[in-house]
Amino acid sequence: MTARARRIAHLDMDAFYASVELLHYPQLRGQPVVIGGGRDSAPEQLPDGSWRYARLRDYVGRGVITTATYEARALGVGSAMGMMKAAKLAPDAVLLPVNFDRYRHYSRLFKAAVAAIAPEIEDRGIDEIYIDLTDVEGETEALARRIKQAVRDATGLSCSIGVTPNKLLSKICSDLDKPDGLTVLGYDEIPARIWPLAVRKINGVGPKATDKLAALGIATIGDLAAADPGLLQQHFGHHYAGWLADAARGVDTREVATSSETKSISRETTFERDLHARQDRAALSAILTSLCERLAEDLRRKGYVSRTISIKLRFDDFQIVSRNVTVPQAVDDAAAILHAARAGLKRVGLERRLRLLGVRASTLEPRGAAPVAARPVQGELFA
DNA sequence: TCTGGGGTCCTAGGACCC
DNA sequence: TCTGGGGTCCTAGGACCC
Repeated sequence: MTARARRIAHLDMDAFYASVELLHYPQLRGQPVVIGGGRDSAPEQLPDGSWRYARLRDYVGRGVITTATYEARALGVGSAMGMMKAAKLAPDAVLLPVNFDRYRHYSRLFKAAVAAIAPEIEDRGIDEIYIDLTDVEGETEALARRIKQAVRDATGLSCSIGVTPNKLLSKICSDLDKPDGLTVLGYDEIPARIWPLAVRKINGVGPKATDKLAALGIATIGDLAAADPGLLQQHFGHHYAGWLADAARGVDTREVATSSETKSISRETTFERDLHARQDRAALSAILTSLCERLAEDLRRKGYVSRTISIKLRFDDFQIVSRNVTVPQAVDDAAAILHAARAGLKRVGLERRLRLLGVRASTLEPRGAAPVAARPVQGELFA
């Protein structure tokens, strides 16, 4: 029996967080809206029943935009942009706080709707999935349209889909016709449809690689496909150079992974202002304790114990430092996590001001039947 | 008044063991 | 007064993704 040609879809929800919010505030449709910031930007219902929304111009803090409606994007603001900066470009844009519980609800709805048609699904976060359509009956474009309609019926939301022989190409294609897009593409169309695109469109080519490639005169995926393999190896190493060359030619044999194990769980927070280990000791201690408590809750809720506790610091100059502490007995309680976190902190010089503190648990094991012994809290750092 | 929070994967070096 | 490889575990940093 010969293997069937693969049909892999990538489905990406359109401006997901913002679109979910518009379901709840339909009167905002057509306006520039951005999602980000804390609870203080929550809309306020007035006595007459109408809503008063926060505006981007009123925002003060260090938050970034998580998602923006297409109307807001037209003003030049978008994901990952600092909100203070965005406020200069779009001061009148409505600002709504992030509401993850709401997004998780709609995420479950759209994934269930897809699964009813095509069960081989790889989760890629809250708003996107890969789907293996190879063994699903039906002509490809009709099938993709059915899936889009099922998502719309289940959620009221639109999505964009790319269908190609592999994940790499499908991920590129789902972005070509956004929003509410559908792009079906075969290998023979790579030169015409893929090669003109910027190398940055390849999932796995980020800002650093893009800059390095640009310095070599490689701007498009076609440039990359035509590049001398020796030159790529010289600048990117054997492994990544080989991957780049394959990617440019649309070669990707990865399977759609329908399950995966959690590798790490973490909590981190950026302070409202930079803090100093000495002057702001009490505040830092309270933050560290809170992070460890929340991490312990996460571990227990998900049923894991951890043998490696890491701390992460971001200094005022944005330099990141981390320290790992491997414990002899896997832990999942706040006191033991805090103990390990302090041991890690003692190995870092704390002269400079800090802007972020984080705690991570890795080397995870499923929690067994036996409860894990709690350790007494001790040590004086941040105590 | 730049630049969040939660993840994965890769590299490279050292310790330690056989 | 020289010096093997292979394997595992661990640490720290960095690129990248959603």
